[in-house]
Amino acid sequence: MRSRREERKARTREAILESARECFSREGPAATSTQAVSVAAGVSHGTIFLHYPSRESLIEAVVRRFVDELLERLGPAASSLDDELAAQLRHLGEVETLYGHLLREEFALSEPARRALASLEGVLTGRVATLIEADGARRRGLAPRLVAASWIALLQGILRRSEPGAVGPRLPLRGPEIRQFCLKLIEA
Amino acid sequence: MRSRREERKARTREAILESARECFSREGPAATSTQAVSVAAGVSHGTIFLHYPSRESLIEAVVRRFVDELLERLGPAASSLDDELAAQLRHLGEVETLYGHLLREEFALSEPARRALASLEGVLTGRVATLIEADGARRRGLAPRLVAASWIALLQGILRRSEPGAVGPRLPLRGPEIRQFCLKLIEA
DNA sequence: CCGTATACTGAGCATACACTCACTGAGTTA
DNA sequence: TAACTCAGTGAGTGTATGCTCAGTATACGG
Repeated sequence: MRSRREERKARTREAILESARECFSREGPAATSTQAVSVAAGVSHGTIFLHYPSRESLIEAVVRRFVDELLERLGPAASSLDDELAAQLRHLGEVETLYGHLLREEFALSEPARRALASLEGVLTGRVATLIEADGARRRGLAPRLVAASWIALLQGILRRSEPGAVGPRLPLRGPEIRQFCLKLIEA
Repeated sequence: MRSRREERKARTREAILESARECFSREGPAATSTQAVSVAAGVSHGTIFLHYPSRESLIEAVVRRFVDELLERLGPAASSLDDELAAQLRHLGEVETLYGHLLREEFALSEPARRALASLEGVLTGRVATLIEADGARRRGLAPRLVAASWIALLQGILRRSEPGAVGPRLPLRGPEIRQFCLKLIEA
């Protein structure tokens, strides 16, 4: 059974994680101090380190949850390429600001956090490549993995440029265009 | 006429700039302290700030020179798409480590430095798009700018992953593959 | 109701760096 | 050659920030 203490502790831990996610969405991990997270979470600065041994580990926890939740929301691969691309666009569009920050600041992340992001990228690329193979793009002599890589590269490029303040092209706006482009690529 | 003092001053300034470029190639601007640059240049720490008002301005100077030199070495646009892609691969391959760091750490650069990199990207993309248009990719209904964007995105993706220590795919290795891929994209 | 365990506090410490400035000595000028 | 100029020096300063720890208040157990 869960004591009142344990419950409060769990709530605190969750508040820190959630506040960190919000801060990272707004400013990016690199520009977010542990101090700022503690204020946002309504706890003292020291409490952060009671739950997470270091700033780095907190960032890793946020990234891991981000990746896990995104993969869960995506569910199993779609059965057609069109549906899969649409699904990826929809779900990535929903986490545009945070994912954009993570992509831009990737080099400043710890190795585990980078690996988590890489695994996400791998899943997205793999799904697209598999569906392209099924659709038979080979007929045109295009390597499925390269077509898939183009898709991901274009997608990440848009996200990377989508800074909160900037007026650049956002995923919801540009999405349909690159989806059609990708579909045309594999047309015989 | 140039006095001995002016000459020495110019040489010092140049040594700092060149040493900074080397440090940035090895470790990236973000991981390079002004202290490290001064040691590499064989001058005292304070001398850096005698020639560059701030660390940021030194980084900007390196980036500006990097872009200017690269554009100069590239010369005018090639007459065929194939030649242009090959030229871009060759010249970017020569500056792979520095350009890789700059792409990865772009978000940590100042606005002027980012603009300089954006202008380089714009030139590369523009050239490819123009040549694709000339080759008539429109027949397949592919927007030239998107094909060009795919090219640049794939290229930058490889460079971004090419960390000095890592065993990842390098431009000289992967280059021919994506060049053929790009050419196949615009085949009718 | 009292002693103990522990989640939490927040002032303070350690470190890393960009940047400064009083001083030095080589180069220039009269 | 003497006075002056200025590139260069490097110890020192200010600041930001991750992290610590002695102390506090609250929940728990007997």
